[in-house]
Amino acid sequence: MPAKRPAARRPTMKDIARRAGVSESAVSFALNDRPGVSEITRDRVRRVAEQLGWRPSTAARALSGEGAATVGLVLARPAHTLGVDSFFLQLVSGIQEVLARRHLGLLFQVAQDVDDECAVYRRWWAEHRVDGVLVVDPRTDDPRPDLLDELGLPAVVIGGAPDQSHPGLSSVWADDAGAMAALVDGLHALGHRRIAHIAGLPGLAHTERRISALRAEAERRGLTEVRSVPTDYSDAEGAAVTRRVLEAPAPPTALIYDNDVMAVAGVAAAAELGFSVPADVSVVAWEDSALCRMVKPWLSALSRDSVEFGRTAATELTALLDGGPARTVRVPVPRLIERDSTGPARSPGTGRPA
Amino acid sequence: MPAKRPAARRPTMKDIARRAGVSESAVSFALNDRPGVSEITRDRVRRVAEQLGWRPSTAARALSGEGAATVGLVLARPAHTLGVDSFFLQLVSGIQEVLARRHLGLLFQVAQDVDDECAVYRRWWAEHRVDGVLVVDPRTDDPRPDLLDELGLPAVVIGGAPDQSHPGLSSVWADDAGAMAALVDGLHALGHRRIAHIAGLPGLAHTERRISALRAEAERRGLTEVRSVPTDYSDAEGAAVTRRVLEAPAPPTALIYDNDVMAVAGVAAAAELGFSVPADVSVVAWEDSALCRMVKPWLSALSRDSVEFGRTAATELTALLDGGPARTVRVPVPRLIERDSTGPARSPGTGRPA
DNA sequence: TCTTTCTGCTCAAGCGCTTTAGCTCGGGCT
DNA sequence: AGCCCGAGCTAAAGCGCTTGAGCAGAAAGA
Repeated sequence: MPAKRPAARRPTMKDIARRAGVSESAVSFALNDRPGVSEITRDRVRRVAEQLGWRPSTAARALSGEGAATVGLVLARPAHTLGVDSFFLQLVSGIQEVLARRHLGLLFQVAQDVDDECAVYRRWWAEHRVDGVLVVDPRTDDPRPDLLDELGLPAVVIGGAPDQSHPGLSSVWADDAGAMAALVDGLHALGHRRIAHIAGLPGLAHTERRISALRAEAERRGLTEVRSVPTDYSDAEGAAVTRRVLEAPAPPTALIYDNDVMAVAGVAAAAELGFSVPADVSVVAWEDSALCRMVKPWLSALSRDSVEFGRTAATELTALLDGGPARTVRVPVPRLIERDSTGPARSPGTGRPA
Repeated sequence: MPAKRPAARRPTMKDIARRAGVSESAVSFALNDRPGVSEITRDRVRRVAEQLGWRPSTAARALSGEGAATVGLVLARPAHTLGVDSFFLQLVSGIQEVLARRHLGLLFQVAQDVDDECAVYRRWWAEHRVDGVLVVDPRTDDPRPDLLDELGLPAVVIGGAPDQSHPGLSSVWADDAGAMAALVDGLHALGHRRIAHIAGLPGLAHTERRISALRAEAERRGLTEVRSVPTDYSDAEGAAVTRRVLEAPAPPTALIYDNDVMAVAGVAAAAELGFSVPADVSVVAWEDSALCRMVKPWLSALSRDSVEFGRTAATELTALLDGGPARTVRVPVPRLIERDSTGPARSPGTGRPA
């Protein structure tokens, strides 16, 4: 029998009260900066607490109505899509930065799909586990806002467009439509008239925003050969779609990819087909990362600060937890980093390489 | 004033007791499959609970000594190193898979460094937040096992070599030394005699294991021009080190990279220097991912199942939480996926490209 | 001097659950 | 008939914290 040394006992408020010679309530008042104790006592209590290494038990706190000091984040993307994307860990590290300052924990869960995700919210709520949640990958026709409303769980939606119908939710978003417009503007100025947009998962709010922004821009300019093709964000589909669009009769002269992974896979696919980048076809990735500088030519990319995005979202959530009003905040529009994969459109002809 | 609909109230055991016409204790017994109630009552109680959508409050549970139903995971790598690596999200998704089955939550935190990480453990322990933790990136001379021992916090170390001095900790690890030996074996058979190992962060246990395994293999075979160079895992350092070793007088004919990111950056750097892969120099990445198939030539890589790794680790932790003994389990050694970046060594000469 | 009003503190209840001790039956034993 | 016993339940305490009510004593007003 492994004679286990008994784990050290956690000090409680009772211990502090005894050592400081006051009642438990006095300790509570003192440590929570509430009126009701003299400065002298407060100091003494604080010192004793410090010395004992006391920390409030979140369980007890939560039980007496203070909330769980925890926020939740669930990720509902297919497992294989998870890994390659650098966005999430960045986002999470930004989130943590602000949560940590307030000693808030982050409860993390990966789910199968949105229904599963909803079940997780319900469970978290019923189990008293979280005080609020961060919702990522908002969708068109999303069941989550309604649910969170019903549960009364404070939440901030990350990446969703402002949503009038859920005044309880905060929203942090980037102006994809504006970015898309600027992007098309730039490509148009370079002479590009045929553009393909290799989009992300259909149904995701920002995917749809980008698609419709592109369509709007095309119509405004009278461009008829502009299209969006949704994918699952994977390198495989990125490459496949690239091949498909480039093999068409009048292939596009510019490709916009909704993430870095597909863009990289796309240039490789293009190269195999004999298209050289950017001479035959320009490429821009929506999402910058080290990846974009790992391939030749270096990829032009729309860059945003995902860490800051996370910070902003977490800040909004803490504001909500503090009883503040729900807000909608827009983070800076991603800016185009021009590298070597974009250039003037090939002059007329079929657009196919020789 | 936004007339907020009051959030639905969570049902408690008292509600169930009232509706089922029994005492709270009977409810507790019934729902926890404890003897003390008849099957009839048990069924009735269960039905009522179900119907009310009851879930035990983790706070209350934790407070009455049952544990927090949560395990912790802290990541202490520099923020910029976080993103590109596909390993962690895979690992986490494996972990979740088994935790979710048991309704265990995963509390996630990113820390600055190991000291910070230790502080997090202390806090979690004092706050009663977690029942156990998963420790990643074990180091040589690691303060964490001692701390966890002291706190009596069940833990499983992921990726550490078996550690006799901490019988309380479980350990899940891969045989890097064996893998390295097999790898060198293969390269040697292809005629490679000069090998450079672009290693990961120094101080990380598995980095050191790989380095010393390589050294041992080299000595065994009498190879003198074999070396390991530690890096920070980043594409930048990967490329820089690659340039440095290839510009040396008698450059290596084979490069082993400790992750996929550096390998990709490395081939790009090699190409710039006029080295062609695999004709002039063979490349293998320790860690397979989509990345390895995004560059030309496709990279040969050591592949392991990170999701399964996570599952195994989580399983060990739950076993520990159930009061089981600490164990050391070895996951399958990663296997080499041969793609296009490895080939026979260039025949004698300086080894430099023409 | 006696009342009022603070200030600084203590008491005790309560949050939702577990758990131990105890209570009440009905049935089997002698 | 008297007794014991176990099955099936209830009562109540306790986990660590917050909080509203209450209470002593000093300072201030009459």
